[in-house]
Amino acid sequence: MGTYTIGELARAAGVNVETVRFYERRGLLRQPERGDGYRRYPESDLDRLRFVRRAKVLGFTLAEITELLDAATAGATDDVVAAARERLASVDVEIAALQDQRRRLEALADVCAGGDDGCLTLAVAAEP
Amino acid sequence: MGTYTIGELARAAGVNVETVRFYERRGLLRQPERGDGYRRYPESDLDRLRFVRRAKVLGFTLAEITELLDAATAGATDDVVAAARERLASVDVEIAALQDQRRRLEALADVCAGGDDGCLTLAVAAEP
DNA sequence: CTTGACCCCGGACCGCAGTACGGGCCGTAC
DNA sequence: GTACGGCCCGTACTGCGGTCCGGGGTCAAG
Repeated sequence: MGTYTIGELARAAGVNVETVRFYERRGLLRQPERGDGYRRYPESDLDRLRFVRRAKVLGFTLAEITELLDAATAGATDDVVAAARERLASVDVEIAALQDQRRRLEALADVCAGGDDGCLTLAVAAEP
Repeated sequence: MGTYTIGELARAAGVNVETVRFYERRGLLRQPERGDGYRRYPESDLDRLRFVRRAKVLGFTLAEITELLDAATAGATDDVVAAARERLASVDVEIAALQDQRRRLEALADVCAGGDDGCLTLAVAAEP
């Protein structure tokens, strides 16, 4: 009760068993107890694993998640907030880059649709 | 005149010499003539290389660029336009994903700043 | 005559986040 | 008894786009 085999843990978190082992190697999950040689995870490890997956959805890298986990288990709310704001800033940068790409692609499609020869070199005049 | 060594070509296009060789292996650049064993690139290969770099800026993968090059050298403007529109569509998907991340991050930062305990699990109530 | 700047090559390595592979153990159900 | 599912392990491979490494050749300047 309240403890999971690796397969159960993986299923509960919606990840692959291999992923759990991989996270363990990476230090994202601690070595669980092993009575009979098999890993036995307490509920808290499921929470931890879910934390990792949620952080992934937010776009954090595994390296960042490692720090985030340390902060969260230490109750350092401030550090979590700081990390979130930092990530927010880089998301904004990424969005801006994609919007620039988008703009260029539209310009290209427009020019090309007009039968312009610049199309074949992907050269599009810069916006004024 | 009008021909470049690999180093000159690389410099002219703003890439690494290794990158030129890598592109050659990938088939993005054709095998140039070699009088004395050294690669000798005509102007057209500089154009080609620049095309590749511009396509990269637009977010195309090297595999896509390979096709794009074929289309462009064949004068198939339509295919180029189609590729641009396709890429445009996936850029939009990427932007939407990032905006979703952004939204979640903001919600997290807000909740955390309020001293909420959900912060330490990265759990944030879904929007209504 | 050595130093430096080019060039040649094949193959290894980077980061990122897993995924797959091959071999072996254990228990249960058929 | 043997097939199946779950677990164990270490290692290698995936995709992407390069980048670096070690070893070797040629030339001109100092």
